[in-house]
Amino acid sequence: MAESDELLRLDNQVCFLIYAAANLVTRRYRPALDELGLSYPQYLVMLVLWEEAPSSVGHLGKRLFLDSGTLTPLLKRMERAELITRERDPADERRVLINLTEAGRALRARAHIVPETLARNLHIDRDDARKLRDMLGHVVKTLAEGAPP
Amino acid sequence: MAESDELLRLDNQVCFLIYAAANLVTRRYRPALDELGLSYPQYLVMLVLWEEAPSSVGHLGKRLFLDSGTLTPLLKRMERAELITRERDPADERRVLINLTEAGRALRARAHIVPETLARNLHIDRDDARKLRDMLGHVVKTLAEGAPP
DNA sequence: GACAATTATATTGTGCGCAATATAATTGTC
DNA sequence: GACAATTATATTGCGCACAATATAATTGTC
Repeated sequence: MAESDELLRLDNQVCFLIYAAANLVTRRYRPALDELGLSYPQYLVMLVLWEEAPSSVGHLGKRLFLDSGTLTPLLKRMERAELITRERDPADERRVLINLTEAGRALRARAHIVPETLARNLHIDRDDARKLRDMLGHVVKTLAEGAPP
Repeated sequence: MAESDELLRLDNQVCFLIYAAANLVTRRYRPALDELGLSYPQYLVMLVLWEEAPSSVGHLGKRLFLDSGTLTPLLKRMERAELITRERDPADERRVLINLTEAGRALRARAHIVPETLARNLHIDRDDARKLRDMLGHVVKTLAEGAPP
């Protein structure tokens, strides 16, 4: 019983730390992202698009674990900022393809400052960062795959 | 240059995994929390209050890494739900003391189902959970302490 | 004991995050 | 080729999260 109790406490602690870390990370990213005119979720969308453009809304959602309820208004704001374009896929009119504008592509050249400034703040060595990434990757995979019972 | 490009890859970013894990954890908690009539941040407030009531708004903010802009409306909703009370501290009228109602205290008896349902989903052994907790604790501490440059 | 500086909370406005629902296009089945 | 089921995105409504700002109480200093 002590064993299962400890596991429960651990889970609670881990989940709270994930929640707190997410808020704190977003706060830390803000100054650097402000200079690019991006929010943190918008920055994540740009990271996907710099790798894979065009992407459908659904593809962005799969990569970022977000649904259309979050992405649609976010993408419309990015469209108003002229970073991306949104157009229906002619081959499948249900889909909306997100593409980069010239300004959106150009932003990449200035984006390297973002991970750099944060890395300076995190004070974590490469080994620990890799371990943390792997453990979080496992947690994310588990949570994302697990079907709602 | 390859190194800077590497940093802009989504898959390499610990911060993205923290962000994704936080969203996924909140989603996982929701069904169990719905039965208690709580959101995840409200549940965190209750966890603090079950340990330390009354607590000032500022104390809750320090424990949860949130400010009054987030907490004030959240606490007002919890007050409307009759889980807590809010009253000015007579000894220092700037402070607002948050206390549990009878219903708020009683909710604790049903709250154990929350970490239990999540633990079944996380699939992580005790050693890894401890390691993850310690690494995240270090990240949170660093991010919370670091002064804005 | 005036009064400037500090501290604690509240307010405003913007942008997520998501459940629930709606709409339209496509696919599968007969 | 009708049409039910599925898929992709959009909409609505609510609750955070936070920067910027405001207000009121307290503390420190002279």
